[in-house]
Amino acid sequence: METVKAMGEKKQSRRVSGRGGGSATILDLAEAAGVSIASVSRALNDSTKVSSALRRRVLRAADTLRYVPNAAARALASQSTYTIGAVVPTLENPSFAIGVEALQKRLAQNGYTLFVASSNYDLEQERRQVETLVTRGVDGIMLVGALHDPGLYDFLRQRKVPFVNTWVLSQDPKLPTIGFDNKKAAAEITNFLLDLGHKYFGVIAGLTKSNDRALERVKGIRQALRARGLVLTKECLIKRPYRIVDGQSAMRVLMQMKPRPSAVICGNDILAFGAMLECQGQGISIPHHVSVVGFDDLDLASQLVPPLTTIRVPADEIGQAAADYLLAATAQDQDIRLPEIKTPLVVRGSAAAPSTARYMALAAKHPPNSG
Amino acid sequence: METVKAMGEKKQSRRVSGRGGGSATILDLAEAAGVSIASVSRALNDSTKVSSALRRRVLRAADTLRYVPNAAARALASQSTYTIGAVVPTLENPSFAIGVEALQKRLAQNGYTLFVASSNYDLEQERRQVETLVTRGVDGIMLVGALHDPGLYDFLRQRKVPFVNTWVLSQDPKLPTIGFDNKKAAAEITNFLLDLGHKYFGVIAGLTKSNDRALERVKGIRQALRARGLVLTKECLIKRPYRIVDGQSAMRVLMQMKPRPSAVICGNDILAFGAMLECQGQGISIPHHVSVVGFDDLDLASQLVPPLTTIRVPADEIGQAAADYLLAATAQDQDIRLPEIKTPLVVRGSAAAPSTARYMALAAKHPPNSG
DNA sequence: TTGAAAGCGTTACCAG
DNA sequence: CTGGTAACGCTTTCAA
Repeated sequence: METVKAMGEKKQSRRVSGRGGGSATILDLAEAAGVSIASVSRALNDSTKVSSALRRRVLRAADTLRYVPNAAARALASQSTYTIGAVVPTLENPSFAIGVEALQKRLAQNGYTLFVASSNYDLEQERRQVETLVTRGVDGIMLVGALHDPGLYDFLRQRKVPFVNTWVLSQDPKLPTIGFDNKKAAAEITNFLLDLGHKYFGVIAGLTKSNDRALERVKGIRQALRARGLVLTKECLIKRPYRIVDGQSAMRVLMQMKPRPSAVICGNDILAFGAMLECQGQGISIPHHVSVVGFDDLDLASQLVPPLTTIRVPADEIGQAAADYLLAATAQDQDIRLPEIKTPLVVRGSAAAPSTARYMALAAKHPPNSG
Repeated sequence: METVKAMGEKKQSRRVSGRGGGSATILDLAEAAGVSIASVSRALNDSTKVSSALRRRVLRAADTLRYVPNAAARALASQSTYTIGAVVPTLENPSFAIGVEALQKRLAQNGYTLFVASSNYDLEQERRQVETLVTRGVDGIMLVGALHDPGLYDFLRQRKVPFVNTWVLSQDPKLPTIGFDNKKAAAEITNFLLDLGHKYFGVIAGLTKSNDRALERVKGIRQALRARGLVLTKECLIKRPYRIVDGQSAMRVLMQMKPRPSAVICGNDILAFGAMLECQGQGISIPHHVSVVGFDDLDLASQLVPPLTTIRVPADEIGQAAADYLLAATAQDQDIRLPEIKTPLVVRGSAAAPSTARYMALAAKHPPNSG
């Protein structure tokens, strides 16, 4: 008896000092509304199974006391944080920025808050960020690509944290992915150039280390060429970071080759933009002298002169679908749909059939190939 | 005695079922290492004031049990979450994406995790996002601009949550800001054009509703013009969303005016890019027929043809400085430095003196003004 | 429909 | 340097 009473007093003393530095808690509301904290909790959440009179009182109290719930406490008690984490290579790539933006928007609509971290295209940093997010108790994680640190998948599975790979399509059906087949899309745009009659190709790819999207795109190009009996030689494949200037310098190299490629395939629109600028600077006309194509369809692409032929990657759709997937996974939803993300070829003015005269001359000297 | 024993048993029984779905806790480590949970906590945090032998044991246990701390519990007990929140208008604007990227990077280096939310340039959404972040218990918040919902400042101050406004410089010295004087910078680039001899101006501004950066820029332009006796008329000031196509359409309108502006000032590089494209499409030569300048100095700017004269806004510096400020504020640091963010005028080829012949002709017909 | 009370996993204070 | 234990603010049975 003694003990019980002591406990009671202690609680009260805590409350007295409560308003010192902190803010109103559920306990304050309970007192103000003259109900138990259990009821307050219920009134604040399941507005059902609580008399509307009680709910009204509690809500009024919450309003006057300027009550702000404490997510940490809620998380601790309910074992669910209502947060999602996203780890992208970098937000400086507009595609990922747009994807994250869409993800956030959708999550916010559902009461979830988003943690964002970037990996700088480094698998170990990515794994560390994921560990941090798991420590934070996120209910789900969005990743980019399917190539991760060896320990990552185990870690996530062991901790039972739902996740989804994006910007790729999984070979392994057990891995949930929201994305598209980079290899296939790259092959498609390559075939488009092939069908136009091109036989001499140059490729400006993104860095393929730790980047399966870039790697798959190169594979797709190589495969499409091979199917037509062409080989992508080392000299014709230039890998560069995601920057305009790198597209320029790579194009410079390509345009000095003999024979000079009649078509240049870029791993993304930024590199393509650089490539186009280089041509403009050198007085090389696109698509008359050389065709250039990109990948992503950034806003920029349709505005360039000539407008860029590219593959459209709907980053916003990906982010949104990732949100939907993660939300469903968190809700223990059974059969979750993984929507198909379409990446259509967008034909614009930067690519055309090679000039016949030039090809005749070339063919006389060099066997048609890609390098 | 009885009671104590019962408690002990209860704890054990909990542990037995512990490994069912959840994960190792501090309690598991304590048992595995044969020490108290208090010591485990200390070993995990202040590596000092714990014998190295004990620390080693705990760390080994943590490793074998694959222990992952629970941030919610830590936050609840320590009253500090080690999280920071950022609310930006949208990540689709590369400036903000870059700023957030830098912020995140710096925070991660210091063990902080970042929540990101966007306001869509809407003050009420911004306030709601801030409320959510405060619910999450963030230790600090980065905001963009100094114009916020009326209740926002009160709310933040009352809850004692450190925050910092960015991309602006505060009129009010009590508001911490990491940024620059938009008005002054806009005036500077306007003066540059004025000094070149321009007398007929067109302005393509960003939307100024709920956007003090855009508004200040317009004010700066207007003020600089007025100082030279020129007036910015309604017709010469076109406000548009942040999109290339809007820059184009605005430029179209401007180029049909009589007299036609010899200089067009854009509120940001994206609009400037659109404006330049429109000229290119119409065969209007930049800077020969018209000068165009922007604001932000995106990567793009220096690569355009001609390269864009603009104001450099170092978004990465801003993000980084915001992180430093917030970290210091969280640490109750007293005199925190708010670094000066320099926004130099970057002179490139898109602006030049107006062609003399044209001005003579114009001056004969119209009084020099800006509309 | 409501209240009491047992946690949720850590931290931090207080003894020893 | 180490251990015991009371919070931290909320959710969630379990009874009433």
